[in-house]
Amino acid sequence: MNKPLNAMKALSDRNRLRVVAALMNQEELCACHIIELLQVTGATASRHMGLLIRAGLVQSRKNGRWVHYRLTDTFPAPLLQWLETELQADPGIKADRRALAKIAGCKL
Amino acid sequence: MNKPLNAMKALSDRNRLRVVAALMNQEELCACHIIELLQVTGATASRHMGLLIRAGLVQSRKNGRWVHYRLTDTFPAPLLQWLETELQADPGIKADRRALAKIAGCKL
DNA sequence: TTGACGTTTAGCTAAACGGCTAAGTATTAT
DNA sequence: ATAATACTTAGCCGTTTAGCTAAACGTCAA
Repeated sequence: MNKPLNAMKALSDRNRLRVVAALMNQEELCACHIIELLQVTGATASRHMGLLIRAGLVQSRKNGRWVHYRLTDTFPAPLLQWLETELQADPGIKADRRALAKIAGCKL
Repeated sequence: MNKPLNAMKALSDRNRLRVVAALMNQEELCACHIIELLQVTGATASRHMGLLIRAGLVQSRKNGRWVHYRLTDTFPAPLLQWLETELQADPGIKADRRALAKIAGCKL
């Protein structure tokens, strides 16, 4: 029962849900994007992403000094589908999308 | 974003996941069944069920002194489907099913 | 090689959470 | 009416968690 439990724990935080929602629209996000989006320190963002990774929901790719995150291809499809329908119209998530569009971010 | 967030929070606890899994096979469970299954005090079981109810995942029906719980008909279907596939084969959940079969429970 | 930059790890604090006991509410049985 | 039963609420306690700062790590530029 640990796999679904860890997935649920990973998704039971507002900021982590925001990141997942962002990754549903963005394919890939650099750590600095996430820091900017959530308005938290790098350390905090790193811990959140580590949790999502350990839950198997997100994978990271290191490119030079930068780390890029994306949803894993094993992200449970029903879960993804449900989150999409629930979050697509959410005002907070829509605001995040607008914010992300404005974040120039690590060219690389 | 509160609806999915609260659902995730409600499902991010091992004992609450166990109850939901049980309700996927059982239609309805009395509070005393849940107490027996989880091996916790009535107070603890009650708080867990209250959380699931407030998240909109479970509804309760009072019959005399007894309270019966069931999944709501608005329980997000993709979520339910995913949990079913994940939990069906889980050893802990299977043990719970065997345990529940042995629990005679409030005849009523 | 040295320094700067992006990210992670370690360690702290405050808040949230899961468990308990005890007290309260509601309903049935005597 | 009184007592017993089934559950909920309130309050306490130890653990976990999300945030921070500071230090470490790894990579690129000078």
